[in-house]
Amino acid sequence: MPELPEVETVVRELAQVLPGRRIREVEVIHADLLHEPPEHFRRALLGTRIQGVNRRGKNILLRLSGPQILAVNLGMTGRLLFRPVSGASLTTEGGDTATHEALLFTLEPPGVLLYDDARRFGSLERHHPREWEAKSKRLGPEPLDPALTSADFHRRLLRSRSPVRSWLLDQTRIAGIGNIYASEALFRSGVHPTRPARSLSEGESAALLAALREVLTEALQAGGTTLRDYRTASGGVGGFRPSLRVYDREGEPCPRCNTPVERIVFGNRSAFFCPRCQRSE
DNA sequence: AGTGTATCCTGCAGGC
DNA sequence: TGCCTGCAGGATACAC
Repeated sequence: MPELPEVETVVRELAQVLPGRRIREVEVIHADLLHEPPEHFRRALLGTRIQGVNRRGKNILLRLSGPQILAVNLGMTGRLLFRPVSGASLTTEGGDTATHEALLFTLEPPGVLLYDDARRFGSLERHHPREWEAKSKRLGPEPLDPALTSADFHRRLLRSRSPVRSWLLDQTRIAGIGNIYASEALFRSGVHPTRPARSLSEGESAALLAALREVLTEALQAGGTTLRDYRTASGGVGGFRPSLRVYDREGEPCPRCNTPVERIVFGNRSAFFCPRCQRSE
């Protein structure tokens, strides 16, 4: 589910409410989301203070006293929900938002941070800051970082002969892009998803970077795309779905030329594109 | 270096 | 209604 705009939306909400709160209790309901024994995880977090909330790629980063970093990856169906109250009202308030509770953090001043994840593909990992730094260096650049120039972007594309859609999904090449925005940016820039990354001209790669920035920014303004599971930290839905031009629109007319949108599968994922606007040669 | 495939897990839509 | 198949915003590990 959650790609850069969705994760950024959650981070911005959490950054308003979490800093300054202390973790008073940790309840691990589904230990398979952790990479350490649940009791170890719990003890390491008890009493720590949340100092800041950031994002790197699709990871939500809680900066904690200690210091340590809690890196939360939402996988496909994860939700990180905050309620300024504690206890029972969490499940009643907000209706269906908390349906698959996996971890519960009780905070002080009073509040509850809930990690909910139907498929449990997500993860919560504790790191020492410098350990996280090392991990972060293995991720590609942030697409919205102005320091990433189109010349840099093109140079990176030239290093790979894999299909450009697969390249976009590879977090070590560029961070934060997922299946929705890969299809959308390729459509907007007129690039066919199976084109080898290194086959893109300078002009095409500049257009692709511009399209990525455009679609990510627009989606962020809408609070992300809710297909099914994604919720903001306060339980809201993202409003970008109606603005998707090709993703999940197989058979519908291309908004530019009316040719039916096609779906192909490679790399185990669907890619949606217009066969006329995005030529493969 | 690449691709294709499988895996983790649950829920839902669609076909019959 | 029920059963079955396919599919889903991600990440990773494996064999070729």
